[in-house]
Amino acid sequence: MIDRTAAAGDVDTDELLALDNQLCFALYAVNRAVTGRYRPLLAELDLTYPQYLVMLVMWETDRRGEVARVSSIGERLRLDSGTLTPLLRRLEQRGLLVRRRSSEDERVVTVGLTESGRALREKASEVPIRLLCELGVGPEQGVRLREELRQLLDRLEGGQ
Amino acid sequence: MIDRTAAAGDVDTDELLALDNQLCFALYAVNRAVTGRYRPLLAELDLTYPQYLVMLVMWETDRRGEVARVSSIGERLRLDSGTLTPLLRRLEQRGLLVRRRSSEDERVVTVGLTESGRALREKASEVPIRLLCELGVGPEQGVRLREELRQLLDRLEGGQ
DNA sequence: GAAAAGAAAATTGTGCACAATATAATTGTT
DNA sequence: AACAATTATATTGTGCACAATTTTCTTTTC
Repeated sequence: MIDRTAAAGDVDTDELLALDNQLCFALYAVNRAVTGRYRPLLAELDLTYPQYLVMLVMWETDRRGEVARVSSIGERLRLDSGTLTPLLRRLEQRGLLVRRRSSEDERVVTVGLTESGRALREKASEVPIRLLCELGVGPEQGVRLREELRQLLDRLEGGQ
Repeated sequence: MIDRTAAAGDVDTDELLALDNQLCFALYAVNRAVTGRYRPLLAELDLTYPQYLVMLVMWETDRRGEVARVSSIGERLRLDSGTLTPLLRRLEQRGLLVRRRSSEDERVVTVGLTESGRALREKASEVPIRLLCELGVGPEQGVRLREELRQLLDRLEGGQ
């Protein structure tokens, strides 16, 4: 075993740049591992993970009797039109939703569920439970982790 | 205010599919927010976030006197050749590293740092500190969050 | 030692992400 | 009313991610 602490003058740099010490790599790797777990479940619905998130927003909006627009979906998911426009187009082609340019303000495009889109909610309702089982995260730990992440997100988005 | 708890028979489904309750959305959103914070810092090095991670692996490997190959980088970062091949090609074009097909086993491609690639480590050494400041995460909280994520990652990857 | 099995990269194709720009419509100002 | 500023979406281009396939080489088995 080599004593590397005495070897060079930049132990700090070694430590700081070590992959295993990076909070952000952990975040990056876990995120991909989790969406990887979603993939087979969502494949049964013929959805990708970002498409699933858009459908979650659409189901919520629909049940509140509100009207979604591209921008409101984007605000919710923190995605811009460059991501959403082609994604929504694919969901429309699949018959899950309809896009229509508003007549009051021709700049806005409203997005509404079709019956087929509403119906998909039934099948989707199993996904969260099945996934939590897969993750092997207990309810307490899950809520705690989620709250820590949400705090971090607030801090990141609240200017600062 | 409408009392929705009494309205329908599927309060559970509403709750389960609520975006705000999704641990995984928090993970997804935080991950993108964090890499967004990295972006301006890494732009000074002319690196993207995945490229930065590859360079972290390369710096570690180089200092250990080991030889990296595409597969070893992929194992470390959990990325496959479809992602790494073009990424490594770009880093090679930028003169940070060199790819060479091994003569012993012609299937493997070894990856080595150039002097320019080694030199970049100096500039990169500031990135982690600057980022932690940006995140506003205290050392204790940072370590705790990282450990929770790492535990989750282990569970996700350890079969189960 | 030939055929089969397996391993390592590369290639191809699809779908995000996001920056930068374009287009078009609305609002505000003078 | 004309013009500037702003807003909402779309488009384009680059770079990941990952599944599926292909190519090339090595190892195993018979």
